[in-house]
Amino acid sequence: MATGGTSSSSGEGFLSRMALNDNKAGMEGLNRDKINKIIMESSKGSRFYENELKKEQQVNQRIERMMLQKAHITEQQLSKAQAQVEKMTSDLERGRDLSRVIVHVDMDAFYAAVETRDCPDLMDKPMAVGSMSMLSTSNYHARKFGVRAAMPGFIAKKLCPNLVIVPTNFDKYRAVSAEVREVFADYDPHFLPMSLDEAYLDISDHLEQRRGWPEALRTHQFNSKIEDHGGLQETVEVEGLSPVLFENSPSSSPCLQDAAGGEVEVFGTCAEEAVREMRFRIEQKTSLTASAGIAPNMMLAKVCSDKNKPNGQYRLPSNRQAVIDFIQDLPVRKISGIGKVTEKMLGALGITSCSHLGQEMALLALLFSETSWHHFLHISMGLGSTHIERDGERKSMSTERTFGEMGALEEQFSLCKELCQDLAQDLQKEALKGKTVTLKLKNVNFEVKTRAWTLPCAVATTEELFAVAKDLLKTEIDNVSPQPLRLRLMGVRVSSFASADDKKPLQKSIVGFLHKKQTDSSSTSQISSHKPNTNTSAETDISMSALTASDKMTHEPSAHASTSSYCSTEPESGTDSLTCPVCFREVNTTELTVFNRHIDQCLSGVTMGKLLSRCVLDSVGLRLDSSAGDHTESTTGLLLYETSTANISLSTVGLNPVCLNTCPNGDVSIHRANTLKVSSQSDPHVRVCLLSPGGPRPMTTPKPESRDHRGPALTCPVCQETQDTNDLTLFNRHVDLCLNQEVLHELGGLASVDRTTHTAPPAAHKGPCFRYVLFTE
DNA sequence: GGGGGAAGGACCA
DNA sequence: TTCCTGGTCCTTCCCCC
Repeated sequence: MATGGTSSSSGEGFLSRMALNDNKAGMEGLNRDKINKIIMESSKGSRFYENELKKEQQVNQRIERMMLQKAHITEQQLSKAQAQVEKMTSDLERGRDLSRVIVHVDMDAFYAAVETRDCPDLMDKPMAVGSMSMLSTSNYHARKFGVRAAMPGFIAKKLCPNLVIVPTNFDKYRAVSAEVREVFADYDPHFLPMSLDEAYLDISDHLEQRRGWPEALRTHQFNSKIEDHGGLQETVEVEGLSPVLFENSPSSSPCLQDAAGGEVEVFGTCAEEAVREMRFRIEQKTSLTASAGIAPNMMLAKVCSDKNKPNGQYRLPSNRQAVIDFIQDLPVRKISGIGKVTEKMLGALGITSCSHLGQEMALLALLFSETSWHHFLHISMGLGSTHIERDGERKSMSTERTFGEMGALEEQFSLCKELCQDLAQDLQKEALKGKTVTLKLKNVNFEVKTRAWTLPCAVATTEELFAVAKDLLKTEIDNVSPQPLRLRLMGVRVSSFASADDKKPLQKSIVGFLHKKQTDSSSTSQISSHKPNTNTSAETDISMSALTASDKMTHEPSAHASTSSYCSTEPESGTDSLTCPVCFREVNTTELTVFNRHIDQCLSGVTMGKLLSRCVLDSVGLRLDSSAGDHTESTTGLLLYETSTANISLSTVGLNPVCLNTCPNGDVSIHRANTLKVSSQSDPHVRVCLLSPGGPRPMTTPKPESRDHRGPALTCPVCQETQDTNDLTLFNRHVDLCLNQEVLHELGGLASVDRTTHTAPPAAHKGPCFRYVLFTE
């Protein structure tokens, strides 16, 4: 019985989920009781153990609920389910495909084998790769003691005091993996790598070609490799490159000698021979052995590769009866996808083998979800995927870190930012942007929490990620306040990747411009006074992009404000002014309250913060027009950006357009629903205004301070003409008139404008052309 | 009631 | 003294249309 199985002895303090999982090659016939005793004694009382106990209880409750449900199933329900199962079984049977030859190749104890190859002293010693906290893999000597992957090193040491623990060296494993993959590619150029040491191949096409190959193409040399010496290829003998790690070398057939006297091996044309050749070549190339399974589908190939591990292979013939026979007595736990919880749940129903699974399918159809019982049905029939899909799109990307207890806010925010930085780099490498940012936290009691936020548009930069992650972290900190958040792990994940269009190289973000005026930098800057900021606190490094409305509102430099309030930095003594990060003006005060009030005005309610914190402008490809002074309009709720070309997704921005104007020498067009294209061939001064939700509407309330830059009185933001009126109603009518009829029509009535009261048509356009696209809630 | 987001968990290497 | 990391998929709950 593997991994505790159906054990219900947790009442005696035995935690089955923590027991040895000996479902691994090289771990048969171990003294499980003795090993489990040591594992339990090492773990008992620890926070980890307590958490595992809790999880075990949850699984037990799930089983109880399931059994209760089972008790209420009627004969009628069962026979109905049976009919459904039978119908589906016959459908699946009709579609059974036995034509493909699928191979699953798995390197034997990969990391451990690489380390042993490079340090032969380890050969006869029990060894594992990893650390005292966690082991990645162990060699077969260590497995005899119950030491296996996913076991903490300190427990492994108790099981096997002589265990040698070697630290991981992923660069090395990646290099070896690349060599192995070169061999795979010769048999299936579209092979599917599952990890550094494992892959699926469809060798059907290779076998077809192979049948016509002359013997020379199926002949491979022993212990030699080709080296390129100045363009001349020469075969050299390599010392010590024999099957060093495991017995049962694939070279079981007699060796021959080639014309040059080197030992060679000739391989046949069938599937077994092709796979034996592949393993032979891997071994000659890397001195490492691999095991393989050959079967008509991926699910079976995976099981088969484990059958003769290490350094062996197994072929399941491609006929229905062979598959059914093979599946019959196979323990469910051997199937990839059935772990300790599913095994335990099935065990509670008396199901331990795949044949049981088939027999109880009607019951399973009533107790499990459709996805689950369909999966079970496929397994019980020996069905699996026959098509190796390589280019499956990535769904998410994340990074996380485990550390010693961390309770200090500063440290937590700083780590959060570091993670965002790392993730942003990774995203950039694959040119990915995602809409959902998830923060993962594990506290010192091993309780895991994930908190996600989905943005209206895809993000990728450190600032954008941190803006969200920081908020999520802050919320969690507030939730446990006044207790500190005692963490042992933090992670950041991005998912809901944008479509191919959005995956193009990132456009310059407007966020990057919302930094200190003096710095031209694209990196994060400190919000500071004019004089060099000597503040050493980590939180002053929080960029403007991380600012949210709630942060902005935090006027007091309190503990929380220090991590999020944008204005928390104390001005340096001797400084008599501070630079507003919104309008970039000097504010003649050192009073934070006054300074904050100024910023509030600039931010115009929640708008700016909301816009920025959600990073909605990134995909717009706009930059803040800070040079012309028009930014002061932000005090009225207008944000001005200068651009020559911009595609603006209205749904992304989350705002509705209320007004568009068409200038004589530019074009504002709609090319998809909710998407505007703003471009200008002749006029470099195209401007896009984003009017914040909730903010004052500039068309109706142009405030005096915002008029300074556009002349006296009320200036129409559409035609740029100064209107000879102070009456807002009249002014509004004028603006209405300027709205492009056709565009409004296309907008489908998003704006309700009364055009029946138009006064005169707008005057002919004069002066520099500033075109505006206005959005509002 | 269905779709979609959020949260949590199972499972894998 | 000490129990990882990075990924996918599934389930459940809840909200909204």
